[in-house]
Amino acid sequence: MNTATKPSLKERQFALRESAILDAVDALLSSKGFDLTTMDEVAQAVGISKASLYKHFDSKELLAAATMTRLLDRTLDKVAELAQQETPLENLKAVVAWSVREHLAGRMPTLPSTRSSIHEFMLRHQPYVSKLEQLTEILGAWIITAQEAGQINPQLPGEVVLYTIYARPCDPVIDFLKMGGAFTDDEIVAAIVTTCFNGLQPN
Amino acid sequence: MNTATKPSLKERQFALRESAILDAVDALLSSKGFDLTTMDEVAQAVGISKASLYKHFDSKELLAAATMTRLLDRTLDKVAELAQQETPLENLKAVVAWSVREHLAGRMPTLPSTRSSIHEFMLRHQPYVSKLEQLTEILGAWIITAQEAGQINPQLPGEVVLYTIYARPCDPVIDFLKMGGAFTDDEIVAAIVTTCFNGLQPN
DNA sequence: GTCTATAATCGGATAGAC
DNA sequence: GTCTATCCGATTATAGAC
Repeated sequence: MNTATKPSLKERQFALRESAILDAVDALLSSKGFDLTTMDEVAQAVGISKASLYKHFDSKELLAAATMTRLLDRTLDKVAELAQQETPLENLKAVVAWSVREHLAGRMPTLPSTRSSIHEFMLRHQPYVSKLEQLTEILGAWIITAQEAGQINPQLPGEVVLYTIYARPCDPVIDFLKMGGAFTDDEIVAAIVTTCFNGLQPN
Repeated sequence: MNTATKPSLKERQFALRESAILDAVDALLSSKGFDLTTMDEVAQAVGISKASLYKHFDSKELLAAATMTRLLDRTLDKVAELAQQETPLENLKAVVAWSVREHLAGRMPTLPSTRSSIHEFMLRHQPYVSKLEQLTEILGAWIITAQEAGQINPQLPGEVVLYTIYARPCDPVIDFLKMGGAFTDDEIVAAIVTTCFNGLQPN
């Protein structure tokens, strides 16, 4: 029955197209967000018909969920790569710097802002939620260690620190600074990382 | 010809209804944002028909623009009230605290995030732009003074400081902390103000 | 599984009576 | 100026041929 053999050509082509779709959605969600992105645009960006797109993803919500879940995969990869190379504080800074850079590169689909209609859907999407919990566990441990070492203000509740870090890639300041045109991407990354972690320092 | 007399009853009723419309839009934009708010909802919230709504505002964009412009009026009022009572740094903190509180109270229509379809429209809406410039001038002066006094890091470009302050009321952290339910509004305000201004302090 | 064509719905805006 | 009823374009989603 051949159930465990390597993928056929057709399967590989299918997976490749799926990846191309998600790349396109990355860019569209990053620049326009969920509500303003249409399935027609996605299909056109990939160069397939809308009907074919729906063969891959049953709804716009599921398509966005797959994209957001893949972002968490990338983030978990990045976090694993960083782990224990430096101090927890340096790791946290590196994650924020990386995520701001991803945003600037147009690969950061909007994190679930409370105001997007996709928000509630994501909270019920198991693959996303479970990976988010994984990530939270790792970052949470780094935060606690950094607080014990006095590198992050121990008086700040862990949730405040965590959310402050999670919110950085969707900080409007990034777009404002980018739009102004007076700063390079490196300068923007530095500004966000500096103001963020200075704000979390002990007094 | 009677052009400079006091407003008639009808005119006052009209102005009153207009104000009620803007109040409703404040709440809707604050909770759902521009794209997810429908004119039907606005009309229903006010208790009038959609056609009547369009007698007051010619388009959804103009309605949002009026709401956002009124927000700037409120902000300018607040700023005038604060002016010179305290140091520039304390004034800036008070403005951020006030705006976070407005957000939590549901009176903070989303500032133009780059991803909203209303964003470009606002940049071409003269009343809004000119009031935003007024506000920027005042806050900019406070920032420079605070930097000269060494209360805000003088190495940070003024634009970074200004945008960081402007972005606070739409910081996703506010919604995250509110949603978690573990913090009072006062604690949320304090967390935002502290992490924001610690981040702007000299090293 | 991919396409073209189309159904179904939603939301911004307006016509026309009062 | 306010209402009811309606138009019309845009958008999600699907039918059906190949």
